[in-house]
Amino acid sequence: MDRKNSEESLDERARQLLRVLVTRYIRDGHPVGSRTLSKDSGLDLSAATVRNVMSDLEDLGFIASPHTSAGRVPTDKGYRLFVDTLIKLKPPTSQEVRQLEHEFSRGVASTNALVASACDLLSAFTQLAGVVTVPKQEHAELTQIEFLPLSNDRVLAILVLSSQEVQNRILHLSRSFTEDELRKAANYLNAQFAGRNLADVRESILEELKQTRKHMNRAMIDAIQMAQQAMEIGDDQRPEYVIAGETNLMDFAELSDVEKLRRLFEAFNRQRDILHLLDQTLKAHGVQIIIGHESGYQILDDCSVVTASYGVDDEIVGVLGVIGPTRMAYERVIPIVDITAKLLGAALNSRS
Amino acid sequence: MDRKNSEESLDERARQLLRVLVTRYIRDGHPVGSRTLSKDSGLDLSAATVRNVMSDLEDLGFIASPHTSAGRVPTDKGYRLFVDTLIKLKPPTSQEVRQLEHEFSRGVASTNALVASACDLLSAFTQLAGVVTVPKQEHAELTQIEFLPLSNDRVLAILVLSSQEVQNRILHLSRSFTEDELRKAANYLNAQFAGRNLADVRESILEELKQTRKHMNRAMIDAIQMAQQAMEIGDDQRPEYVIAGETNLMDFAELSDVEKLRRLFEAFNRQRDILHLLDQTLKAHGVQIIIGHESGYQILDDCSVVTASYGVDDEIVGVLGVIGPTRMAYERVIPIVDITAKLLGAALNSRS
DNA sequence: CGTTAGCAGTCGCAGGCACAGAGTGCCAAA
DNA sequence: TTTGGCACTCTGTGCCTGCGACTGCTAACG
Repeated sequence: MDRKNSEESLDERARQLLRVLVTRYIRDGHPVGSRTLSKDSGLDLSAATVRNVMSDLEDLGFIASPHTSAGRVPTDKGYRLFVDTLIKLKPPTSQEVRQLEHEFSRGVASTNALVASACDLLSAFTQLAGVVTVPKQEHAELTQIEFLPLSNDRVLAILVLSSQEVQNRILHLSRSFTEDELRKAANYLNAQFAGRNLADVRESILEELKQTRKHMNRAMIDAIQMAQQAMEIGDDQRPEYVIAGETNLMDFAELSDVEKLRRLFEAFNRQRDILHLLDQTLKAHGVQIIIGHESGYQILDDCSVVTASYGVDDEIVGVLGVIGPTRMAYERVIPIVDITAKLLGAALNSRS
Repeated sequence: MDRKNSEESLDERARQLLRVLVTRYIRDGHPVGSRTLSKDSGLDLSAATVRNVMSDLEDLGFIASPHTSAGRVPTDKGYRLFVDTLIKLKPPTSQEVRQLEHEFSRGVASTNALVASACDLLSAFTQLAGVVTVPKQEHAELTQIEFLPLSNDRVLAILVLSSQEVQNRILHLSRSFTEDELRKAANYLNAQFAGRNLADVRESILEELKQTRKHMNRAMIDAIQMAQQAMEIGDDQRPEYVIAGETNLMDFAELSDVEKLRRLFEAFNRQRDILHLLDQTLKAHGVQIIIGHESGYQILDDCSVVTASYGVDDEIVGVLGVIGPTRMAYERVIPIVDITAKLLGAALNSRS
């Protein structure tokens, strides 16, 4: 009695049975019963014995029965144990790997294009919804900054980043500047900041703004003030992640309830919750898995999220992954997410 | 016999009954029978008489019965007659109008922001899916063009448009240019083209490219060639329309079939079909209605699309509207689409 | 003591049936 | 031409039943 029931550690036999149960349930979606398990486990046990073990597993909260006369299904806790210690990953076939690599290998593309295609690939290969956060530019280097006079007090600021990215923003200034003044300001800023990353630049600018009055001339002050305005560039309005293949989720029985589906899709559009969730996995290296209620969001109760962070030069800049029903083919999905993250990182890297 | 059955023209009584039938069916979604109609028509006819008229209407294809012992529902043809000649529009309350105007009145916003907010409003006010095509820039004026040297043969081209819009693109040139050369090219192009609309500019450039060799110097040719590359700016990758409130469609019984829903959402993502449909309504002034199969797209068989074009300065630049089930509240939706189009046009106008 | 066979009991699900409700079509009378 | 009446059709619902798939328990077995 004190040997295994009260211990969290299961003996090998129980683990094997749980493994088979989860695998089978993932494969065909029906609750699985003791007879099936007895035949399929490879353990040569009678159904009755299996029943005893299943009863233990149920007591420990790894499996549950939807109703008296159905088989058992894994609980979130069961899935957790499964993905942590029982799963046997199925690496993608070399055929698939080639295909993935091919998609990433066609020439230098814009960041957005790369992100979008990673997202499409995730959804296509897993038949789930793919999500990719668009890279934070904080770590991109500022290659060049320029100002263009528009009219009166309006000036167009242009930031060229190392990541093939160009951002522009219209500044409203306190007075009008000549073309020459603007060019000087740009030159000054380029000399100061070109080649440093955005977070750095932002910080330096704030710094300089403080001690500004002392040792700087009028032109420098103007330049710094322009730069300060330009740096606030609207990361706000552009989407923070892209999502693809949401429609794949409509096929799953556990989500066929239209009301549930609706709330899920609304969450996708709202962005906020999903983003918050993705951000939580940002720090960690390797593949992260969030199962059912672990997310803390009720909408995702029947869903799992598999993510991996990606980056350039050891610097994590974003996270990608898939969202699908808790009953998903983890052993296939995990390697795909993993490799996609690596390929996206490499693709981004190869251009800077 | 030859008086009305064979004629397409219905007498006033039949028209009234059809009007009431459609209205009621739209309101509560049940097939409506002769008894109900007899009581609700305001015509003081017996159910039996109504039955005769309904039989005629069915023969003419305006209504149909789902099965023997259900009431009748409007066919697409019935809806068509309804919206064309029977409908009594319900203009939005002044409260609603104020609210709409308010949303559009807060300061100068970017084109994209205006389009997005129009889309949100459409979906919020109608409880359907709102769509807005992003304005074609063909008719926007080119305010300014500039070139920025990046590295070697790469040059950043910047187009400032009258519509508060800035586009940029990286050009790959055959040789490297000095800053001074680039400035001269920009000056030349600005002198030539600033203030003219994009379509115009594009045409002129092609023109000049043809007769180039004769009377132009080297610098001019370079400038024109750069401009030509810059003008191909990627309208391709940005979305051609925005859509909001798709999730509203999930509530409708006629679309509750998940498979149908899925195909509809996929069409939204694919953009192509929907865009093609919207483009067809672009030329026409006023509100356009496409009912069920009229669209020609099977996915939209149970849907209607209500659109109106919007523009600046009498020039149509886009179209907006809603997509919803054929059984939608046309009398409310039509005025809302109409007024939203006008407000969006006005908002775009007020900034140029 | 763990394992096994057997058995009773529970529950969901599909099929069959009858019934009520709604609506039509037709006919004969006003 | 309109109307009331009547027979008929069809669907949706509730109810019952039998079947199948499990489980849990108990007693026997090695």
